[in-house]
Order: sequence, then structure tokens, then C-alpha cells
Amino acid sequence: MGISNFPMITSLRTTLKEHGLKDTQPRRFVLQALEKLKKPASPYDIQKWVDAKGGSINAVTVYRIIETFMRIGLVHRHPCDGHFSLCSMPHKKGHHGFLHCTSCGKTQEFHDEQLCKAEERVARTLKFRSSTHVSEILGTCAACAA
Amino acid sequence: MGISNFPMITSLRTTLKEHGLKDTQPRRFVLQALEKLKKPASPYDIQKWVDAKGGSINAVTVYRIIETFMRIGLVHRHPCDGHFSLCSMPHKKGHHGFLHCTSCGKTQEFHDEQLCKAEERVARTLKFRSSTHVSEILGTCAACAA
DNA sequence: ACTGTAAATGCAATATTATTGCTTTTACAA
DNA sequence: TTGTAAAAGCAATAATATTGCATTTACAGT
Ligand SMILES: [Mn+2]
Ligand SMILES: [Mn+2]
Ligand SMILES: [Zn+2]
Ligand SMILES: [Zn+2]
Repeated sequence: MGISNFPMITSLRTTLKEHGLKDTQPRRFVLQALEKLKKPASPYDIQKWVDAKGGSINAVTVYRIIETFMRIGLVHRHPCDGHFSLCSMPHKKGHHGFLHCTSCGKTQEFHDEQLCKAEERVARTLKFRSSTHVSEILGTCAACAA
Repeated sequence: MGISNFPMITSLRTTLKEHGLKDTQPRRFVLQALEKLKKPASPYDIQKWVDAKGGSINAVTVYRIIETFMRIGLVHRHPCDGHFSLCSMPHKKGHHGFLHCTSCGKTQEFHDEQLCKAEERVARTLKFRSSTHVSEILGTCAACAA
């Protein structure tokens, strides 16, 4: 169990079976898109990627697949209260860090243990049982600054 | 300068003048709404608040006012790549922390210096010039857990 | 292999959120 | 008081998200 054996599209079938879910082409498409895009993507981004590859997928289906994948921990959805916005494949379950360059639009993922610990401590202090935490840092990337 | 003298609606006029902007009723409405709501709100949330108070404001105007307010540092917009989503008044310029209860929907703001420092360190390490950072922690609040 | 069935997808309609261009109104400097 | 640029309103449209229902499909059981 867990997602540490990802991203390997070949194990998708296994993971789906573990959760009693069917192995379908749309689901394979969505996972591939998220793997290849390598950055947070919207449902429509995913649809475009599939189209570009000569495939086809309904946007509603993408929304539903993402919901399913979130439920089984395959993808992470950026928490923007009531908006779908973006999702991506987490390096590690339950937390995420992003650096987003407002100049070129590129997003880079990071993971920092101290930052994780700090977020967990904050939750604990405020009697909050946290399931996920996300850090987003906005600014200018090295390439754009130069 | 700075936003430390907020939230005081009376100083809005001054701040606007400092930036060569006009003191208008819609702008006062938006600031009041954000102050009173005390949590991240969408443009339509703000419009509803104004309506509920017997006032009236066009949604497009709310969007534009929020853009203006962001530019002069009066409000913070949660960074959700390409989506407006939510904005709120920052306790301190340039950073934000939120605990969002997925059960009751309440959002509580926090500020943690260590977490701030950790985010700044991550940016520095990755040669990233950060302007803003946001932490969102999702889970269950004390009230809902009980 | 075939078949029945629940699950998944597609499709259509609708709701919500966000943007754009243009007209009208308004703040405020002169 | 008045002229003018800025701001707000209005209308149209685009983009994003959800819902209900019809159709297709994966796959378990035979
Ligand atoms: Mn973490
Ligand atoms: Mn900070
Ligand atoms: Zn960049
Ligand atoms: Zn709660």
C-alpha cells in the first residue's frame, strides 16, 4: 500500500484493484498526464494533454477521476476552499510544498522536513487535527531573476 | 506606510490618497466586508455581504477593487494559480497561514515565526526570490473533533 | 468465451466563477 | 462650479465546475 511505488503506470492496475476500482483508459490517461506534466494541472489541462496525445476524454470524467484518485491518495488537490483549481501527484502523501514563479509561471515542488514539522506543531498547538498541509511560495525563480 | 495601521476603515481614505486612488463607497464596502467577515472571502462573498447590509455593489467592481487592494497591500489573495478564489486581510504583509476545517468549513488564521523562517530558508536554498508565502493546513478543528 | 450487472464514462444542461469592452457616473483638483 | 480622468456599472462572453441521466464498459461468475 501507499504511493511510494508510484509513479509507475504499470502499478496503477494493482492500486485500483486494491480499492475495488476498474482499470480504465480514462484513468490511465489522467495518471499519465499528471506524471508527464510534472506540475500542478487543472482538469482542463489534463484534458488538453490527452487530446494532444491523440486521445480523448470528457472533462466531467476528468473531474470525477481526480476525485477518485484523491480518495485513494494518488493525487493531491491544492486546497483552495471550494475550487478545484489544481492537482498534482504528491511526492509524499499528505503534504506539499510549491514554489511558484509569478514571472514565467513555472511551479517547482519541494519538500522540507523542518517546514513539515513546523506545520504539524502549529496544528497541534491550536488543537487542530491536520490531514494535509500545503505551502505555497510565490516570487521569482532563479532563471527569471537573471 | 505599511498596513500595520489597519484594520481601521477611517485610515482607508489616507491610504488611498497615498497611492493616488479615489475614496469611493464600493471601496469602503469591500474593506468593511473583509474586516467583518474575518475569514478568506470570494468576490461573491463580499458582494453578498454588501447586499445583506442593504448596500449594492457590482461583482465586476469587487474583482477590480480586490486587484487594486492587492496592489497596494491591503488584501492578500490566496495563491491558486489562475483562480481568484479567496482573499483576505493579512495580519502581516507578505505571508499567511490558515487552518481550514473540512468539516465545518471554518478558517482560522495563524502566524508562526518558525514556519515563516523555514519557508524563507527553502526559497533561499532554491535560489528563489519570494514575495509571498502561504501555508494552508487542512483537517478537523477542535470543535468538530469533539 | 459468454453474459449479466454494477461501475464508469459520455453527454447535455445548468450553475458558478472570472474576464473584457464599452458606457455612464463620480471623485476631486483646479 | 466645472472639466476630466478614474472608477463603477452594465452586458456579453469565457472559463470552470456540478448534476442528472443515457450509454458503454470492465470484469466477476458462469
Ligand atoms: Mn509535511
Ligand atoms: Mn511569513
Ligand atoms: Zn520564472
Ligand atoms: Zn470544524
